[in-house]
Amino acid sequence: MAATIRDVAKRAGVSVATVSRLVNDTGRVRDETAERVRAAIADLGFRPNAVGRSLSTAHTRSLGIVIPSLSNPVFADAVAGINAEARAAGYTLMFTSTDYAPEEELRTVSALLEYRVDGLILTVADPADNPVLDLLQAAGVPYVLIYNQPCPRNHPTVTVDNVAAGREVALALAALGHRRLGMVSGTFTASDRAAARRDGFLAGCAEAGLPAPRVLEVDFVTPHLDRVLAPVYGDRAAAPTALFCSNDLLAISVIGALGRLGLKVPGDVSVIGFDGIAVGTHLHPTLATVIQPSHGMGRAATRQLLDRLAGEDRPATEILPHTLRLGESAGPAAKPSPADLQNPHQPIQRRSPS
Amino acid sequence: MAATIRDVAKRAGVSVATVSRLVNDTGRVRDETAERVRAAIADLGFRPNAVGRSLSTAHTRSLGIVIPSLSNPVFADAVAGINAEARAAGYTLMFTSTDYAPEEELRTVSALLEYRVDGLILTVADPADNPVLDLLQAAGVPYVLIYNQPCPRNHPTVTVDNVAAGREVALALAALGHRRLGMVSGTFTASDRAAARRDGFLAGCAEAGLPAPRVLEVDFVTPHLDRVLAPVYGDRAAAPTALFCSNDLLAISVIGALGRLGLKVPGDVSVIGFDGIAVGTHLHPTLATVIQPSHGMGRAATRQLLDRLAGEDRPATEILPHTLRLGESAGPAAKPSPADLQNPHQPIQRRSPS
DNA sequence: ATGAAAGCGCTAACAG
DNA sequence: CTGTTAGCGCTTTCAT
Repeated sequence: MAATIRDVAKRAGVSVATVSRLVNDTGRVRDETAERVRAAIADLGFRPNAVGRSLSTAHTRSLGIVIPSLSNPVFADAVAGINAEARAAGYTLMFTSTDYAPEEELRTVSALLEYRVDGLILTVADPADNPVLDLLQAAGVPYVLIYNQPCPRNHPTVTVDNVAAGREVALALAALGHRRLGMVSGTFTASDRAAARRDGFLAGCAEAGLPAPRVLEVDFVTPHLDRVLAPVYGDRAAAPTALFCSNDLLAISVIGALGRLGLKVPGDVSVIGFDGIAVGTHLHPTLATVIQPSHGMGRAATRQLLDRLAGEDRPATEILPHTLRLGESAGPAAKPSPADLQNPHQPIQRRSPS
Repeated sequence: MAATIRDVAKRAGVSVATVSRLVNDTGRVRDETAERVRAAIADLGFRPNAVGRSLSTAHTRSLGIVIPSLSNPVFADAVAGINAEARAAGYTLMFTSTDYAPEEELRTVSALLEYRVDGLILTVADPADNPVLDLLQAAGVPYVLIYNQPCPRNHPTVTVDNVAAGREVALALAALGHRRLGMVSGTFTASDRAAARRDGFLAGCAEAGLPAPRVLEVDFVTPHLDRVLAPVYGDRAAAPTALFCSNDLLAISVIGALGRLGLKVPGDVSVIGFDGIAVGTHLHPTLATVIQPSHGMGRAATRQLLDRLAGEDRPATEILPHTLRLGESAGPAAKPSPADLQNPHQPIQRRSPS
């Protein structure tokens, strides 16, 4: 079917070695000869077979990428970044998403390993004590985690400081006068970063002298927010006036559910997400969030992996800067009601550090 | 480094052929022998090398996928669908996005061809007279287009009826009492489907007896909507009361720009998009749009490709059903102003079919 | 500057 | 049921 290097060699009247040298620009070949070979290549429409080459060189110039889902723009953006950097370096991507099913992680990584990808970039449910990572170590295939939380095992990782960010959110909300905070998060076992954000959030609350916030854990794939939020907001006086959501997609859903409950954002409840996905800025109100540089994280991870493949010693884990964006969905704690206005003691409860 | 089939054979005291047979479940192997081989495989942590296999079998069990961008959820969803279907069939995905640069299409497809993917799924800028498709035909590699518009060259395609959908949008808007329609679209040369939607839209307008709508073409990657929309809405009396956008992301941006211009959606202007991306339902107002079954399109394309690889004759192009969703962003044409209310002739101008 | 030949890991006849 | 062996397409010494 397709022309092989042998066909080209024959047609050009040279040996396959010469063709190989020309194609890969390895070793000199006389101009005149080169021309003949080039002609033969063009005539035959020869396209070097990467699998033959890979078998021979023992590397594939391909990277494996494993993420939970493409439906979350945060991952899509990271993949876009990976794609950009990989393309520039002449690498191809073998892609898989696990749909948040941890057991798929193993299957999918195994497959990628059979294809002999040169390295992998992945976001796993939990890097601590994860069989997939053991497998990778055993196989001696370089990898870098992205979005995941640095852990004792010290896997190479590109991420943001989720704990610090969570803390900042708490502090910012406190500064806005909120005293009853809450968090709604995807399953912690499916997301170590959500857990880290919660930890920071709790710490920040304590630091601001606020009571421990209510933490609502929901199935991220099919969140029944109405069912979860309704009881909480049954008692408005005790319900959180500000909600921190473990990611933007969830925050958007929460805003919707709140609306169905007759609550205004940010009038009645402030909502702040995490990720900084693009649509957030187009929402009404615009979404308050913690922006992580997803595209840049994808690029950084790729660069690190590529450098390591090139034999360079690279710092294992990179914490990229995040930025808190107080969009319109997060506002000052609800103004005292008209009745309260006659109660001069109300304002006092705003912002009581410790 | 990694154990090879030969290592396993040696350790189990059998020939490589026996190991191969066991691993691929091709041909009988005595239970006792099988057990020895299995043990050897486990001991050595043997993982069959797919590149060796591919070289030998002349197929890779991998699919190439080429799309404009992952930042648009519509493509991300399709890829998710492809991933689901491919995984079920034991295929791996080689992924690339072109970032809407037609010249990247060729580069990227060439790379995929070197890797000898068994087939490709792609969305190109324009399938009519496209060198990439010629290349694919010449190489004899099966492919299916997704989202693209069926064209005379008759490439296998999975899509929706963009023309019909565009027409329905016009009709629906007319039924809502709008008489001055407009369309804002990404570059037509970068998107044959946008062009098709426009064609249908124009036809629908004519059919409803409306004047030809103003068509605003913008660079989709960095749309300067404010600059484009401001002059148009300088003269409110002549400006469109309803805008059809070539895709949801654009519609969302348009709604934002309109807001900055002091226009309310749908009070002053109705906006309707195309794609049916998930966030649309969470917006305020919810986004009116034409829903295409992106995930399903990804699956359908994959299934078709896989079937064809299996030797089945499959109908080349599949038109999947779309559905018009009149979200809150599209409402009745602006109520007559108080002054107009005294003018009984106003209502008459609603819906005059030809 | 160029060629001959030995693999890379695996499959698939073909023999037995 | 199992083993031998000839490739698959390419790179890479090692000669020349």
